[in-house]
Amino acid sequence: MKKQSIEHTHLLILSLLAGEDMYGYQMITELARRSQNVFSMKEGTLYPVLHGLEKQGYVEAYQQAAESGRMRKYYRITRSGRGCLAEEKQSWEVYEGAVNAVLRFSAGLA
Amino acid sequence: MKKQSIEHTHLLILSLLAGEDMYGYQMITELARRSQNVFSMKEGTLYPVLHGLEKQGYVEAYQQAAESGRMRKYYRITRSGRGCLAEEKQSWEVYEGAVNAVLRFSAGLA
DNA sequence: TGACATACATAGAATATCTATGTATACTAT
DNA sequence: ATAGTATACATAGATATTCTATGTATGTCA
Repeated sequence: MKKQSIEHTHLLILSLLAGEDMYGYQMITELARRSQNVFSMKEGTLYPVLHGLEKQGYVEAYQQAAESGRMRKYYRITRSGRGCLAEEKQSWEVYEGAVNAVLRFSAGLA
Repeated sequence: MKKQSIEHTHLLILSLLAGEDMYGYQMITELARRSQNVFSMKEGTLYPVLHGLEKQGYVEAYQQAAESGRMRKYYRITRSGRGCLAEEKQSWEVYEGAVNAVLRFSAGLA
């Protein structure tokens, strides 16, 4: 009925990369795991965003072979990416606080 | 740079109306006030959403004159609107928890 | 009476995310 | 060996959401 959207995609991706370098597919599975399946980001969302982050200099890509021999494209967060993450985190907290303030207000009246 | 979007518009509007009947313009100012200016919903966002909520039967509109004599269009939340609000609230909590879980995870590693 | 805030409304642009699709590799079970 | 499935990256086009811009009209105050 209503889509469960991820509008803070940048925040989530940068947050994942702040912990360790990851490749695209891994980000999708990790995000699902860490959110207990609340988030199921699609490839069609992730890859364009990832390329955008790279163009902005927030992440850097490098190729590396898995043990299987298969090539994977890993992403690493940059210094400026960490700055962006800090900002996004802050703005998430502001947003979260604002929603909860509105909810509490009505609850208080009910 | 990046828009501070309100994607949980339904939740916020229904939440306002759960406290008291309101007219459109009032919702905008109240939302700003209660969120300490984090939210500044635009008319172009509000009115279409309001009409949609009405069509879905979640709110009902009625005309009423202000003391000034001016006509205003008030909205009242319906029974099914309260049901919708409860669902939206729940899904906001799930979403909020999931974002924070992802953030905490990375913070724990840093 | 002119400026400004209030009040409702819609069209069109911009943005974000999803669906669908394509390609290719590695693993697993028959 | 080979068919099916999971992995892995990618893009085009559709859909959804919100904003910008604009229009109309009323009430208030200097």
